[in-house]
Amino acid sequence: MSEGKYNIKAVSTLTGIQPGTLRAWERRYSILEPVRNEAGHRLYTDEHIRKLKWLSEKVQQGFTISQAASLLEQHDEPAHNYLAEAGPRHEALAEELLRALLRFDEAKAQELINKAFALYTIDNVTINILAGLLVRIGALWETGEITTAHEHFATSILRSRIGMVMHSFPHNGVLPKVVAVCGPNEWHELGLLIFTLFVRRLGYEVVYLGASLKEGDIFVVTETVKPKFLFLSCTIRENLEPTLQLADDIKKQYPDIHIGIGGAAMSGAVPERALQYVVGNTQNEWKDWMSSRM
Amino acid sequence: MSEGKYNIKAVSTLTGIQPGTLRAWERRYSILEPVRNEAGHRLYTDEHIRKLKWLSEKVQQGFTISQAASLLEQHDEPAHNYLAEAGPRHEALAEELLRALLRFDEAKAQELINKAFALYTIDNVTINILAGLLVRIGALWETGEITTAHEHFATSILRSRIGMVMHSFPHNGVLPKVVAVCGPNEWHELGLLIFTLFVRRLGYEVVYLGASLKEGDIFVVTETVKPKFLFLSCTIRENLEPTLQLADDIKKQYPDIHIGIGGAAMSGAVPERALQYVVGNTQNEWKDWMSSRM
DNA sequence: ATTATGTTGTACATTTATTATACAAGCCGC
DNA sequence: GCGGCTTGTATAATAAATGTACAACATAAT
Repeated sequence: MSEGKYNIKAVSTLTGIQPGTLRAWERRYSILEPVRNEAGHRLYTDEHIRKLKWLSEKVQQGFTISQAASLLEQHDEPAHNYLAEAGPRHEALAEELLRALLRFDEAKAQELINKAFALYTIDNVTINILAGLLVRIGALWETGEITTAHEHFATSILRSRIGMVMHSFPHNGVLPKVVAVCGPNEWHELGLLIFTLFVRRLGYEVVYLGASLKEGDIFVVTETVKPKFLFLSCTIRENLEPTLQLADDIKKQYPDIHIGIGGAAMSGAVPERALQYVVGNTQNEWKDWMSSRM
Repeated sequence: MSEGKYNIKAVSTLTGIQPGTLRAWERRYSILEPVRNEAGHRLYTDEHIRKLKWLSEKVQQGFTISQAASLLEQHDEPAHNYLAEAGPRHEALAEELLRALLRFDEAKAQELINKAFALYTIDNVTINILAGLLVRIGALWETGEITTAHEHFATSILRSRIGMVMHSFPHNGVLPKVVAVCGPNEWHELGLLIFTLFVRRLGYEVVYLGASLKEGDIFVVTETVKPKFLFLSCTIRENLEPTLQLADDIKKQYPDIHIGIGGAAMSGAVPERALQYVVGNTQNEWKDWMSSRM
């Protein structure tokens, strides 16, 4: 997995920005630093393409390039905070956040979340802290250790913050589109949400549909969106069979769509015909799965 | 958010006012003072855009600019005044937003929402545009004009943005706490959400619990939060009796809590014993209800 | 070797700002 | 109707930002 892929010509045609302009932007505003190959030629990544698309969109809207650049810098700040990666501290913070949520103290909870975003990377906070707490709260609720009230309140705040992050990633047209939806009769969206977050973070435009749809609706979506990837989530064993059936049906009608199925029901032993749909359980597996199909 | 964003060109296209005119207004009437960047260029905020929109609307109606300016200066409560009229333009925006949502075009949808926040007040956008669309989408779904997929997708985005706004209001620590929850067997949270938004806007700290809780959980919440106000939402007639029962039970155990019940089931003829809980249907009624019990 | 595509500088034209002043069209009081 | 005021727009002089072009050279591929 090499870092840079696109040369300046490719970037120019992809983004519609002249090569000279690209170099000028790089020289004048510190928003781009493509790596160089042995010959000193610029090599841009997907991340760069997205930034450029976003910038050129802002310029189209009437902003000057310098304004757009400074907007991007603000927007980006938290992401570049590599300072205190991992470490035990962020578990203490999650612990404190959980306590605040369980005593319905929203002010404190929001303060802690803000602190988390200041200290750790976006991925870390959203996936490990926020989504992690969603999982824990779900478990606490199922075992009856907390009430539905605790669960509703905490879930609302956590999901709202995750949504804020998710919807504020600059996603733009270069990369193919993705649809994420729960399998038939599936109501647990959490795993799918985390997955969606991850895929968005990579820059894909994800149409997140959440809990399961009525029979046939998924075809309307694929017809409208024309995605390259479709992800189904299946957590309960009994639902695996209809989910596979659905995947097969879609595959038949839209052979070009890459279909993946994730969730607890896909772990362990699965039927032969399910193997082609396995995406894996870790972020690295997901990443490999995506990039091997690009 | 940041201080100034829009340059004069962007403002001109957003408001339809010529750059020269913008400068003249600034020079002649002290209604605008955009900050300047290092180069001395004007940078306008969302607030400015809204003021200008309002002014230009007044001018369109026949007022002179100096009159409009003094009107603005007189009742200088920025948040509440130039929102009421709104006009037909924001319906066009809502219309366009709906279309974007129904074709799963999130990028366009988010862009339109951002534009809405620039042009109109927070209340207007959240309550009229976003919540308004939630209602319409609910209706479209119930009549079968759109699929569950459309409904899931649009609802997720709209609620996420509403949540962003709701959770970012500062709560005033001095004001008493409020709990908002749906009555027994109630699943329509939308009205409650709008109400919560309104109460938060007044500065109260609201514990929003949403759809109905398991029997008895509400007592855990009141025990923990010790709110001064408790709001129940009841939209279906059949659920009114259990809701009233619940209210009575709470009243018996916590006589100091003011309980209100809202929603469609409380409109029209209601049982005698329900009258004490009526909060009304309009924002003004809500406001009176709250302030009469402070 | 030739061609295509890079690179770094520098230079220049264009666009977009800025201020200050001027002016024509419209409205109002006398 | 006339003079004065308001108000939108136009102009000129100036400055900065920004896109693009060119020269001189380096590398890769055919």
